[in-house]
Amino acid sequence: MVKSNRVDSGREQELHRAIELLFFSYRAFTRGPDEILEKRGLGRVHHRILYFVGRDPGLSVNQLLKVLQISKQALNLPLRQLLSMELIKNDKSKSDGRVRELKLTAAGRRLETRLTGTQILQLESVFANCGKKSEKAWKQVMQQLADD
Amino acid sequence: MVKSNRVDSGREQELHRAIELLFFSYRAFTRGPDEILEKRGLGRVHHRILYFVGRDPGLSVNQLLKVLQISKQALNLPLRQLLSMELIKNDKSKSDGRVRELKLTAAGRRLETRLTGTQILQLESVFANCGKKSEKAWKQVMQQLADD
DNA sequence: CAATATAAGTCAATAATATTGACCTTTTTA
DNA sequence: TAAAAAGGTCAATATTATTGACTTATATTG
Repeated sequence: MVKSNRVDSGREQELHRAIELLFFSYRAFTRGPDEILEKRGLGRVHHRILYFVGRDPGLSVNQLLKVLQISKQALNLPLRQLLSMELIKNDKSKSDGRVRELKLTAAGRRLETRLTGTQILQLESVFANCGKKSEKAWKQVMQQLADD
Repeated sequence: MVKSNRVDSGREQELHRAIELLFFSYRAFTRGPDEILEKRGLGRVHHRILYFVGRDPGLSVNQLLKVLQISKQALNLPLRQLLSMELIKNDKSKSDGRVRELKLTAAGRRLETRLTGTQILQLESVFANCGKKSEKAWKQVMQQLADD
């Protein structure tokens, strides 16, 4: 048996390193928001709702479900909490009365900005260090990964 | 108020895109293993245990806890399950009788290879498409993110 | 118009998971 | 020998997710 046949070849090692980078960087990336959320008794789902509603104001509950890929029942509680905390509002759509248009309230926008802000800072810092070219390459890789 | 003062400047947009890339790519990256695990009634924690034990055979329970950053009680059940399914063994260390050395069994190695294999394939494909330089840049960015 | 479909919201039962805190045994080290 | 460390477990509680059923309001279609 030769080197190239070993259990963990050089290339395997590099790919394992990539797997671990994804694991550890994702954890580091969610830590900031998680800590802020915890103080308010909220979780990661709440952040995701706030984030996507903030990015796409007026989106419907169904659209949100598709983005988050969770069940209606799994969305129900956290969404109701955000509504009752008045971080989100859900007004009837004028063009289709069945649809609710989800939007951030002023307080919701403030919280969302604070949560996502920690991630923006992380990315700004890393990209500033690595340069535009690396940023672009990183995005290409991530886009392909996301496309599956 | 000028362009550069708008709510979502060009740079903000680029950073938001990066945030979403992380979210969607991480989800795509865990989907493969998750599907295989589900059929056996296992979850992501089981994969993480199998992965890190596979990468570092003989590591102790405490070391595993540090890597995973979960509580002893949160590890207890999934680890016991893996032991009773004989996917992992925990033999007494010869140098320190208090310590258990965690290792994969043959069956454990087979499952771990299958789980992680889907991720290896994803990464191989993406890196092959993007080229060595992009791979290196991606790793630099991820390493800095992970370092926090 | 009547039948059907869609969007949203809710409830109940169940299951899975995590968390806190206490407690125990074995083994090592001071 | 006393204290500390590693591992393991239990119970109580809380949170979260999942399945499935059901309701209301509105829109669409035959």
